Amino acid sequence: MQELDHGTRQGNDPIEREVLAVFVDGVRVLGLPPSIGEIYGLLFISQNPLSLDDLVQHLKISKGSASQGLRTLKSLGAVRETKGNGNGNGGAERRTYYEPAVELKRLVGGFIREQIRPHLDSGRHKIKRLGDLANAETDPKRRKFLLERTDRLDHWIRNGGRLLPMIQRILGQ
Amino acid sequence: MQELDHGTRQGNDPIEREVLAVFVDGVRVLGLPPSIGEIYGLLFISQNPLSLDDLVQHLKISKGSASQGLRTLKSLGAVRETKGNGNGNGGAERRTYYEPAVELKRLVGGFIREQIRPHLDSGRHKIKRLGDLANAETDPKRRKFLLERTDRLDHWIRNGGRLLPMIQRILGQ
DNA sequence: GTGCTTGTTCAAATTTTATTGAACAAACCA
DNA sequence: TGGTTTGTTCAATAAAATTTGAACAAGCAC
Repeated sequence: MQELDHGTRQGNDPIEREVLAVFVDGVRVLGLPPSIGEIYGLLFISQNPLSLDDLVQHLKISKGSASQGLRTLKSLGAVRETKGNGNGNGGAERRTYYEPAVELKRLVGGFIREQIRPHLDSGRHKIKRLGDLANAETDPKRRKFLLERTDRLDHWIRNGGRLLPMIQRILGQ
Repeated sequence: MQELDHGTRQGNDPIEREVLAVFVDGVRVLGLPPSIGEIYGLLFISQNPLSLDDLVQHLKISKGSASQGLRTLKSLGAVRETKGNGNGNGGAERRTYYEPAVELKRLVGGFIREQIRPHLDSGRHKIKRLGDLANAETDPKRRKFLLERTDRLDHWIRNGGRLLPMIQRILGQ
């Protein structure tokens, strides 16, 4: 026991530190937790797929955190699973290994699908209900104003909806 | 004293409730705190500009919260100030009133300028440093791999940079 | 000057979100 | 069957972000 490799932990490789910082910052902008940035970042600079346990040991995060982080990344299409001998040693393995999806198109597509679309959709519904409420307003001046504003919201959502496919197309090159 | 208007508080107008919900959700997607969504939402359905104190009383948030929220909204170009008689009663006023900017173009522009660009810029710097580190790697295989990945990050950032003006152009109509 | 109004700042309190860690499930093998 | 490995779930804890509230500043009138 006691063979803690104090020489190869997380923060000791400057490249790794830098990459993790990039991705922790990156996912923060997207509203995702730091652990997800760390996981993706470590996969991103690993030449071989890593197992859940590799992530736990190397990043010193809990198994729970790694598991949940990987789930999110999978749902975003940002990591792929490779069952079996992912460590390249040729032996039969039943453990799951993970590698990053590095195509921007795919990453953006997943993010839009999982994080943007649902909000646009629920927004559409809320705005529809809002239109009904505005129509029920009795004071004509007030009603006119509210309908104008509701209409504007509706345009926003429509524009957003039109924009997303364009973004995907542009990044899809 | 004691003239608390229990009949006209925040949650009692269904339209107001709905609009606030829309904006609280909306700003959450953008990574902004709920109070900001509430403030903008209330301004959005108000036919006259509101003072800081109007916001405090109506939303039942603290003066501090309202002040900070307005500062953020101003920095995003999402609210305009109108000094003086903004309440429409014609009297000379020295209080500041606020009204929402409702042009999508302006809102998106402000958000990009304040929240996206800075991250892209700092990302660019980090990635540049990363390229230097990768170049210093001694193992040729490893160096090749790291340079590939760094290059990919660089492309991501470039694509992002190209995308933003397009988004603004599309929403600018 | 004092007193009143409007608004800002920031440390403390609160609320929300992320992470942990232990219990659990599932798959495999002997 | 029992034992081992791999991974998930979720309540409790830790950490981070937001909100509060009181002190403070600045402007104005008297």
